Amino acid sequence: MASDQIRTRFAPSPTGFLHIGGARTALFNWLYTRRHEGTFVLRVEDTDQVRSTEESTQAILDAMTWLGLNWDEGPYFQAERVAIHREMVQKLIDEGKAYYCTCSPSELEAKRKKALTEGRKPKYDGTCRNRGLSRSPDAVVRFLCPEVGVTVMHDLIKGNISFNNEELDDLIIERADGYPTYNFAVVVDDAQMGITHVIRGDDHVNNTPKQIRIYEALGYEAPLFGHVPMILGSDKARLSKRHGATSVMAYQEMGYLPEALVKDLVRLGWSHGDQEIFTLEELVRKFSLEAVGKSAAVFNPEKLLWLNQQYIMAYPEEKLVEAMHPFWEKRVFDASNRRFISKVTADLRTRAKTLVEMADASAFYFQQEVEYDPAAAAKFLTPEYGSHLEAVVERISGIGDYTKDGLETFLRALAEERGTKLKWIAQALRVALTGKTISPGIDEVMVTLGKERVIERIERALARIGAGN
RNA sequence: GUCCCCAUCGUCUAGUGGCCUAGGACACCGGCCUUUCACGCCGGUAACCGGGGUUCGACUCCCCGUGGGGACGCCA
Repeated sequence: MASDQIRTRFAPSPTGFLHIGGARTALFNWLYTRRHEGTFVLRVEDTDQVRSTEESTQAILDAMTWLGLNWDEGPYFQAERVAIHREMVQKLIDEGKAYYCTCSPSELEAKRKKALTEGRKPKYDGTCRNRGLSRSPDAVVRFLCPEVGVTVMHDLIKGNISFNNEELDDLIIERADGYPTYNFAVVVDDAQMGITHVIRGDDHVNNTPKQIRIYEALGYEAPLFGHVPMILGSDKARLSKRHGATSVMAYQEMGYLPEALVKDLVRLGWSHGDQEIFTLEELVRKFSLEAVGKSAAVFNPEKLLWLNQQYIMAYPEEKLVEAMHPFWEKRVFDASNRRFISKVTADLRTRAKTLVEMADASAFYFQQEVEYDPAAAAKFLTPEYGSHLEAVVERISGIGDYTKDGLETFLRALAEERGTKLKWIAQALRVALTGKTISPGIDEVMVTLGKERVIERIERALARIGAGN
């Protein structure tokens, strides 16, 4: 098959936000498609008229966009294609490959429960299979599945998997409301959209043989399948809200960079030797389904956090500042001075694991009057340290070289002159300028704040010491 | 219960019969650097689920067991 003919799709159902697991599936599809220069189709599977919402559709599209997973076609909406689905259902009925069924949901449910308690597989018992029923208001359509033989799936990730056809059952392909069910619509749409590779979650493995039978009944050639293993939570149970944030956009709100999430997700199940850090281009070049593991992976938020920190450190300044704006705005910090915030981010980028942390840590740069941490003030805003601070204000206006290096030289000389260690002067200054004992390098802080504000803040600290508290 | 899948450090993983005294990364623990905190650097603890085979030789192949996950909807 020529690689330029590869067509893949991501087919979320709009019944919630884009989940970490869904995002990884989308990512694998995207990487595989870009790697082979194919076409990536986005199709929204909204045939569940009750649960599908437009907000969810938008949320999923937003998350895809944020992650950088652009699609080449779509989004197509499955519900808009019901006429086609019905036509195909009719075709199967006409050919005797599907039939109407009037078993009620409640009696089916009762039979299911009974089978389960009796230790049998809860499959449809075929009550209506040979009744020759015709269309009626609450009749559904069932697909006539062969009961003998074996259906094998050639999975690009898991290898060959075979199923005894007796395990399959006469699944419903059209509901009473006239809408197709998943297993049917997905086959019709994938076939008609020319999808060549279906890359989806592991949880679809058992649906595949049924779908293969439907492809066959409809006279379509089945695509190639690749089932990617699930993502589990720390207790090895399927990842859910219990394990923390699972929505992609929640990570944006928590101050994660899309690149970090993407790189974390890709390594969950896929690897390339010992390599840990990849550029997007490398990922596209090196990605392959053969290198995707077969076993489920536990999502590790700490590794994502580390990756996020790595990306914050390496991010181009322009992009970092842009990503930071919403977080500053939320805190009502005036981030309009480009030169200033550029220095702020430079000071903080090695000290923040998330943009939220960075925004919080940057507070003192923006505040008119710093808030003193009580313990820090108690220890360093004392007459003894105050004398160091006085010495600093006295000389500071005379410093010609007001730069990081110049200030460091100045402070070291001052410490020596006053017979103390630099760290004591630095800590006192730190509290006076930032309110805390933890901050970026004191010389960096002084440069970023600027001479005027440094003097103001030292004087305010001095006043506080003078007032005796 | 039935069917399907999976199984290397706590976690993500490398490993495709000898290169394994099992490698990397996160986390953790030491140390260095140092004006605090980070960053960075150096070092350490830590794993082949169990039992049978096959083979001169199994982490690697086969079988059984155990454990985990998934599926069994007029959800997708």
